[in-house]
Amino acid sequence: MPINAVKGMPDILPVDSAAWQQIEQAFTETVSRAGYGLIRPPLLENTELFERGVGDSTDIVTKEMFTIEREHRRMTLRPEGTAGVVRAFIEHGLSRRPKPVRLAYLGPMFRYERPQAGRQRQFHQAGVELFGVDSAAADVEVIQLAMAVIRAWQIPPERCVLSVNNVGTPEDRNTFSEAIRASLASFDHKICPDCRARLIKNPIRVLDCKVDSCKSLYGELKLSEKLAEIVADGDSQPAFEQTCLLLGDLAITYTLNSGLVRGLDYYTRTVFEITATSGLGSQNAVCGGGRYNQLVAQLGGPPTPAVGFAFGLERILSLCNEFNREAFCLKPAVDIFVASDNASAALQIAEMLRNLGKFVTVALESKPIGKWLEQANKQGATTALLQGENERAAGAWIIKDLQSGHQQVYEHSGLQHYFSSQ
RNA sequence: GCGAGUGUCGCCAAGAGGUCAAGGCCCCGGUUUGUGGUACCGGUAUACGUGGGUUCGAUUCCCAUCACUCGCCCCA
Repeated sequence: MPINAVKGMPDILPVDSAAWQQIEQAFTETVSRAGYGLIRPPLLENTELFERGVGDSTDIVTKEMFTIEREHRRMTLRPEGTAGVVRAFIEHGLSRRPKPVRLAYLGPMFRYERPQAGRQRQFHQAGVELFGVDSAAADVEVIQLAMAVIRAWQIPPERCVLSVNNVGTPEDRNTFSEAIRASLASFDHKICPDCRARLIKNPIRVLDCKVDSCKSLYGELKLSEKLAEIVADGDSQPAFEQTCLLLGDLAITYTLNSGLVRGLDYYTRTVFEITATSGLGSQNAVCGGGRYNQLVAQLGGPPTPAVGFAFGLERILSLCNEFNREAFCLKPAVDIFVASDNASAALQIAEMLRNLGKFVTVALESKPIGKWLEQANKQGATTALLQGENERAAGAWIIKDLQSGHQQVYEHSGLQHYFSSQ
């Protein structure tokens, strides 16, 4: 019985890993240029971190976590990156570093969902978090950076749209929550069970409901307009308006979407989302982010404003594949193919050439020269370095250019000089 | 959790209720035993997801099951 991969946990094979490397490298280069340092938190955290950080009424926490239990400790494979970064920020005293503290991360996340196009149980995110500054400029730096990353991936700008919204202060949200409870009090029987639960734990999330009957009811009751009104009168509005102004100054186009409520509880004020205009089906959100001014304090750190985003890399990869396939062509992985009946000579030469920075593979079996060349060709080598019986007796090697077919015989002692000038 | 679709060699892919289940790619060998890429010839493989049922006979029909894919939901 063969053993298969766990559902939703795909292998990334060598043919795809070049593209992955480029995507990851473009990300880290872009964010590094903006002063973000890479942090690599563990994949496993105490479950409580996500319950408190992401929010224990969110779908992520209530039904999507991979949790294991050992010696009465519950630990969970990270379903997102922010909570772990914030935990590390607090734990290592990064809050005492000069502000702002800029961090970036990259790696696999785990959510127990039903796999489909653009959604796996193990997937990869790349994101940044900016700590310690509450200004609109900080919001905009992060959004600007997200757009720069998209450019670095060479995704055409018209392929993506940016939506922003103000979800208000915690006080706004409390006011709104009470308003929702009041408006829906008499509709208890008309709303879906999920919404009934939301009403108790986190009423603002009813705006996220996709059930038609709920949507139309909330539409009639003008719930999202109500949120917008409360927020517009609240303390966060001036800064949010400033954020919009700055986006305008930078010629970053966006749409205001008052229905944009992120699925994680920690957001305050500015939230944003970048969606692909086509090509990804229903899983079209490629980036989500926003401000979370309460989270650090909520996880036991000193009150610290923060803002960040995360990209879903599988979705980015499929956009890049669609529009920029050549950019991800695997360059020939092999420069030089070394073959000799004398294995130790071949292995030594290969080592020498690798030390010169060449990509080198070795023939591991004695074969006729024609077979070696065939093998070299199949591996995509550009040069073959061969030593058959004759050359071996003479202490020489054949250097053959596999494109032109030209070849020359070189003394063993001349090889290093020859290849170091290539 | 709910709905739909698909399951034939490593990959792609024909097929039909009944002799050996096409073909292509890949891989291996040969023509060319020390010179590759093209061409031609040949070869390898426990391939009809699994379990039942109908039938003289099923890979083909039916049922169930599993896996994968897609959609809902949710999110990146």
